[in-house]
Amino acid sequence: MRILQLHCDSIEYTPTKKEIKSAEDIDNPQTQKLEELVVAFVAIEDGDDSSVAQNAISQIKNSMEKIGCKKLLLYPYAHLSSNLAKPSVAISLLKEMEDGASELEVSHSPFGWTKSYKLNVKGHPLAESSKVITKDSSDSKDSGEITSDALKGESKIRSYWKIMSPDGTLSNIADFNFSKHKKLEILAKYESAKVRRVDQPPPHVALMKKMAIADYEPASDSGNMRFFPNGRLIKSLIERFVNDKVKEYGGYEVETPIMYDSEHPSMVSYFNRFPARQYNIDSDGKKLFLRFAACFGQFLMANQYQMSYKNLPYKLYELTRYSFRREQSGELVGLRRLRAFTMPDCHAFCKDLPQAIDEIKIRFELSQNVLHGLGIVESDYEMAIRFTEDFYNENKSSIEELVKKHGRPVLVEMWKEKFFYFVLKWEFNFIDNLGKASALSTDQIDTENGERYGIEFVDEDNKKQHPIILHNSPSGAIERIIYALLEKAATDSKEGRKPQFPLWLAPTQVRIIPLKDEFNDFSDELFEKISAKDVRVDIDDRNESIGKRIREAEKEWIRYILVIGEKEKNSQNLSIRDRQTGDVREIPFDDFLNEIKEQTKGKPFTGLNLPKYLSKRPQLMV
RNA sequence: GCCAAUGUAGCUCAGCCUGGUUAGAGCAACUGAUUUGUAAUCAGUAGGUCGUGGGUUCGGAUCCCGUCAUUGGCUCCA
Repeated sequence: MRILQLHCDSIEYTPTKKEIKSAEDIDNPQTQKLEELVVAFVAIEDGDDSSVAQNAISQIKNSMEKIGCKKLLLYPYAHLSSNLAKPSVAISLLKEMEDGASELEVSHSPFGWTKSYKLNVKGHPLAESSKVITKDSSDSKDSGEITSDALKGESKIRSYWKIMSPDGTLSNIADFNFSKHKKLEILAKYESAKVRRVDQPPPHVALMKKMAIADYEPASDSGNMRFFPNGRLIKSLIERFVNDKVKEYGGYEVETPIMYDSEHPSMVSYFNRFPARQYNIDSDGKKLFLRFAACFGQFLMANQYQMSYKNLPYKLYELTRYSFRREQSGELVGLRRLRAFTMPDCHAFCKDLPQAIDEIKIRFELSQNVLHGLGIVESDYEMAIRFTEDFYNENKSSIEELVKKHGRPVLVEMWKEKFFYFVLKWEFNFIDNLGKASALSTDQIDTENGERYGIEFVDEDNKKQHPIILHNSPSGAIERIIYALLEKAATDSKEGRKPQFPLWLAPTQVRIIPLKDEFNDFSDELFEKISAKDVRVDIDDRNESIGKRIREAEKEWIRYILVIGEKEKNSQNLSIRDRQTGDVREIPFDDFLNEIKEQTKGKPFTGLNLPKYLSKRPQLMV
């Protein structure tokens, strides 16, 4: 017996004429309409008997319980098999199945009739499944869901999941000892077996609001965030840090349009290759789309260069504000997954594969350094690397070298054949404390787009060639970095440590609290002295108790608090309440400044992005 | 996109199941008192078309349907 089972919003069918002599008699062949049901197209095959029918109906009932549906239509459908049972047998087994589901609202469409039908299948993953049930197979084969056309291409990718240790040995996931690599285990299961174990909102969503960083913007589309002054300050510092690092590496910063003509020849072939999820805009007959990465702009730009092999590798860089992807609504979460995001994207045009491989090693270290500088440490992320089997066989030692640089075992996905435009891709995945994995840094070796975009250079033999292109995002989306930092803070807090930002990202680094109004002038002087040294300092001049003002500074994660009273006014030293210890220290001004400078060394600075006086500051309640 | 849960004052939440005076509390805001020594000073005032549209009802925050958003799961993540 073969069954195609569909969870439907509705079905409408009309018996048109008897197809065989032994067709069922029906009173009036009217159009029937049923709603919110499971339709099971059934082909009863030669050799099927009562046990097959019982088995089939119990499997159908099972899966209907899973999807919570109570209405079933059995729809005789000969075209599922070329080895059909005799109609008399078929009709009796069909009725037996119907009887076997009496606790459901069950019916069958007339047997032996030609019918026209219209049906609306729901789109969820369990909506479609096919079953083959035979007499000998006590437990039948359930071939699982039938994938939609859009996914068929993806499911064709045949890949093998492995773990590669720093010494280059490959092991099967099932054989690998994860006891010292818990996060890698999470990533491996997450990616290869799609295991998820979360049942609560990610903590960063509450934090991004409470810390007045970012929030949803109901007047925009989902996944398009607003950033408050604190959030903008943090984001812009991270952006500047990444920009500086990429420039140090040798990327040249450019700016390209955020929208493109989807009918432009180079886009057409790209779109054919990927069923894209993009924002579309119709403008005066032009079909524009919002970029989902900086690739297009940079490739079209590179196309204009007259390049020689002597110029390569040549690196273009852009920090997109924004890249847009119309992710499915159910996939959006806080700052982890957005529809509009800021992405550093650095392409290196290389003359050949050896050069590309040399370059990818340099960018690998760049990415490690960038994450480290942002406060994402090694134990926060796990590496995955994916490549085609051919690439592995020809470049084994280079792959092993990357894994060695990482220094810990990595998750490997090996593709039997090339499906994407790249032959190798690695990424660092942040694992949050709910066990969710999201990619931060990544790099790819792209062997296709040089040709697609007509990018050329002249080689040693005066021949035109297309470069190999590397696509690196040293940090991943900036919003995602903020997500990672907030999730880390939430973990700290859960485990009894004080949550905090790296000092260079703190919206306020030092807070001055004058004990009474009479110390306001002295506090102002101190404010000037400190902010002249490029430190973000503010003054809580509100008429509140000292306890309350300290409590609120604590809640804003402010590292240093200076309470100013008679004692401080008359002393050369400062009394500093250090949030990390909760203790008050008395130290000279210069020592205090040095302590701050030491922690913010090599990081960009920008001034306070809020009113200097707390009394002038509106409360942001989100 | 599919399935489910949630949506009440600026914020956090109670009330909803079992429909019935004027929808409550804490925090924040505002006014006044208080001038404070390291995580919440006291008193008072104001603030809500109960996400939104429709339906049932004499009567809807409360029951039903649609819709939007958020969160979780599935899927996806070039």
